[in-house]
Amino acid sequence: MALIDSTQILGIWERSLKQAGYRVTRPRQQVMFIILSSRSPLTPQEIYQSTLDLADPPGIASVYRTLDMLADLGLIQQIHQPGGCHGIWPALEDHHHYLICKDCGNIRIIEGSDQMAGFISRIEDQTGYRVEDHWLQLFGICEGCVQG
Amino acid sequence: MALIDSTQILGIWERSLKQAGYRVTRPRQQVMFIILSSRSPLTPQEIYQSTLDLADPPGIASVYRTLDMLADLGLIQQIHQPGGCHGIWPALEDHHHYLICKDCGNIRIIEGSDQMAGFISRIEDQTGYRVEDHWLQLFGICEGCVQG
DNA sequence: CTTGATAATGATAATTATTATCAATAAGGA
DNA sequence: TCCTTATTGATAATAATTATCATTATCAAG
Repeated sequence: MALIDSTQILGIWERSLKQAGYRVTRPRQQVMFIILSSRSPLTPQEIYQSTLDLADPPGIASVYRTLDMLADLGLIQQIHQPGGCHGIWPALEDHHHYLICKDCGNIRIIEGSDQMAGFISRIEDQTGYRVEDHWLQLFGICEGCVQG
Repeated sequence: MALIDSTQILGIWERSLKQAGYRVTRPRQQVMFIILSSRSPLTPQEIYQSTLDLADPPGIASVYRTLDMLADLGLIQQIHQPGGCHGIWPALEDHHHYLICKDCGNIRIIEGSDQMAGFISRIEDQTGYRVEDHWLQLFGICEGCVQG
């Protein structure tokens, strides 16, 4: 069960931008910082609201532009819940297995790629599909919220 | 791997409405028909556009109202893809295991609840979460699109 | 440490999607 | 068939996202 080291990942992200020919600007740093500091997925509007606490916050357009860029680079992805779209979350090492608390929105990363592999190849045989990606999300109540 | 019998489900849905105290109206029937006739998930706007082919189509507001109602009744759910929200799809027998073609948008229902059960209870033990719902989506290319 | 080309920004207009309002209509039980 | 009232359509209001463009700031080169 992984925990995110925001500072370290921020550095990785900035290097990714440069490598792709993007400039590392203040608005982009601010948006990336907000996303990496959050314990739960955020919508674009929530991200914009959070930046307002910072000194010299970016414009709303730059928030959207930064999110587009990060998505193009594969550094973020959208997290969903059955009821609708939920928010933006860092894309960590190709992980697509999440455990999401319905109450506080907290996300944990879960392992299980090994069990999934056999399952997927069996599905491919049965259906003729070529499976390229998969996504497992468990929704529940975290220990803290159960007690709370 | 299930195939949907639109006509039969339309009847089930209409009975569900009555049972919940909703009236079965022409606009509602039109929206339900569009959803059940589609081979792939549709956005509210796409559903509205489709109704325009029908005689005496509903207003856009009624499309949204009908979708809200169907969601409340648990008869539809949203299907997502990594890149963003994707569309509306009938909620079939508590199935949340889908195989989605990235190319043509076609959806197939896959089995696997049994394998999932053991996996989930192990996660619960490890994390202290109480898991209430889960969601497995595989994304790939269907046999037809692979050849085409 | 400047300089300069230009990528990126902020402010705002335009577009798109969704929700609210309310008088008119139609569903369905009596 | 009638009557009650849930539902509708038209449209206004709101919210979210995207486009425009003059100005600014990044960063490679000197």
